[in-house]
Amino acid sequence: MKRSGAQGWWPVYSGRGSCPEYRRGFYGPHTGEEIFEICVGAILTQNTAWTSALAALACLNKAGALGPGAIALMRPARLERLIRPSGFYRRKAGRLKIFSRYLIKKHPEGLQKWFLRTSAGDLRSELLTLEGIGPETADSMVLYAGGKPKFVIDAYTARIFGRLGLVTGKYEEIQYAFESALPADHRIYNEYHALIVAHGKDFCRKTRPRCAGCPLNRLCKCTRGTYDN
DNA sequence: TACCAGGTCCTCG
DNA sequence: CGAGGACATGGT
Repeated sequence: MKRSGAQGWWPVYSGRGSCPEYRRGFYGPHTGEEIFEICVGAILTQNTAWTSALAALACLNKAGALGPGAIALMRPARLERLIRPSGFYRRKAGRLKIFSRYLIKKHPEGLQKWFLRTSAGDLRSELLTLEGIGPETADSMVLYAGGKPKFVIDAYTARIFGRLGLVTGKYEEIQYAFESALPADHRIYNEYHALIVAHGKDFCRKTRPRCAGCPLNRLCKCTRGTYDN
């Protein structure tokens, strides 16, 4: 996958950034505003194409609603309308409100201080207590927003490594396999996961994967032309 | 036209 | 627990 190069994942509107730039090669530390935006993006992109989540993020930004106070106070109908392009908008609006209210109530010192002084494992556990934040969303927040070493497992990861015949199991089992095999460095986890996503989109697609052009073809259990058409 | 997208929660057997 | 369904818009 060397051809893919550095990915430096997670674009940001707020804070020091002003455009949805990918800012390749920047791994934090992030400002409080950036952390909040990344957390919101993590919720908006649940089972949704990133471009759709980005459209919703742009609407929030344009409305000046990219902060916990604004989201916590906003009328549900208005919040739903703003994030509509991301899909599942009623659910996600509720989740954004829960997250924002929790921040204000439980961490008035601010996201940045909270994330900075909390370990990856403790942060994950606390985030998981919130309704609407599951393992992948929590880990995305920990890794991308907090810059802490938690390996994110998503549909691409499970599919690619399952087909390769290298890793199977439930979320935490797959995660453990990666975290045991790699240095506990958030920059490495960031790049590795970004490469997995790129590979999943380009080759290891859910249906009709492009096995013929896949660089991992020879290593893969399910190649043999099985998925080629 | 169908199918899918970097999930999560709820219900049922 | 594990499978199955609901949630919803936008892109190919």
